Amino acid sequence: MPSHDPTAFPDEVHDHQACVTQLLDHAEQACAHQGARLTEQRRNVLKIVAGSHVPLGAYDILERLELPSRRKAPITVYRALDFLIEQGLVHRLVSLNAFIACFHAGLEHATQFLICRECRKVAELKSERVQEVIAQDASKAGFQVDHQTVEVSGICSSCV
Amino acid sequence: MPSHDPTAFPDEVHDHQACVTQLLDHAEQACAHQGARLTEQRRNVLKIVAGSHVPLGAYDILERLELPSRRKAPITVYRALDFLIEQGLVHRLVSLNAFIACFHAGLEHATQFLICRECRKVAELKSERVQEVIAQDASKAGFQVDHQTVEVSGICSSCV
DNA sequence: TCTGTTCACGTTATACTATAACACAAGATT
DNA sequence: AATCTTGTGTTATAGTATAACGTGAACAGA
Repeated sequence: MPSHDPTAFPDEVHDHQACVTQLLDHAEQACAHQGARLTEQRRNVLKIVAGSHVPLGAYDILERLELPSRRKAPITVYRALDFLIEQGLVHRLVSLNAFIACFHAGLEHATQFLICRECRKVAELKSERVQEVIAQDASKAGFQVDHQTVEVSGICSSCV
Repeated sequence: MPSHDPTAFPDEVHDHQACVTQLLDHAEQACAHQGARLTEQRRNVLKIVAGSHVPLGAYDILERLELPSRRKAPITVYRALDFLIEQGLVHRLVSLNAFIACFHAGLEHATQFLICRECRKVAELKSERVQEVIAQDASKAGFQVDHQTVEVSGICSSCV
């Protein structure tokens, strides 16, 4: 997995292509291990999402998916995204209607997203403490937590 | 403000009409106090949103806004919602693309939403602890929090 | 009171996000 | 090979949200 600290925002300069390659390799293995088929199309979508430092909308992905000719239908992208999300390789940001690759796939983790309003980059804050406190306080209200959506906007250290 | 415990899910039986009336009264005063104009249209949208125990989409609100004749344009609803959200009278749930009235408007509060996947009702968990833990852990990652979106789905005490 | 400005709303059009339904082909299973 | 499941293409449509422009009402200051 990538060499930069995964909880922090990526360095201005780092070999992102290497990150992408690593991620793709990991995805390949993880899918093989799970008996899931990482097809050409799915791989391409993952590559596009992983290649971007900022979350991409489905139609952004669609645009990058091919030469200006031969435009595919949006559902193609959504289908690939569904698969990738199921495999834990991509996350959906509901507050942005956008998608971002997960650079810590495989490690089961609580996830909260930190979204910089300046540079638009997103980091994953994998705080078990946040997850637990939410579950605890919800529980006090008699609520059993199934899934947490935590998306925090603000300003990252590079943009202060 | 309403008589039921605001952090819990509403009772099966409670005089919701009274809640709505109280909310409307409060809104009236709060807007007057702020020099904000709670027009007929905005009041109607608020009444509709407040009258529902489950979050409503903008187009749901639009449908209820008037007699089957004379359909207004969606932007009418969105404009009213923008105003109401700005006044803290309504919240938007990004994970549902839907809107819900705030029954504790006026009290400045951290808000996390508990969304029951069974009955679809939503409660506000006003946990300062959650807010603080998120801010703290984000801060450790060098991130200054501006706004938190916390939407938790699961099952409420009535639906267990 | 007049006048200029801001604000709320109507109207039309359009952008953006996501899924349904059905056909066919590729791969896996027997 | 026959069958079954899964992935993809294709077309159409549903669902969510905003842009742009015009009009009239409300308000502020001269």
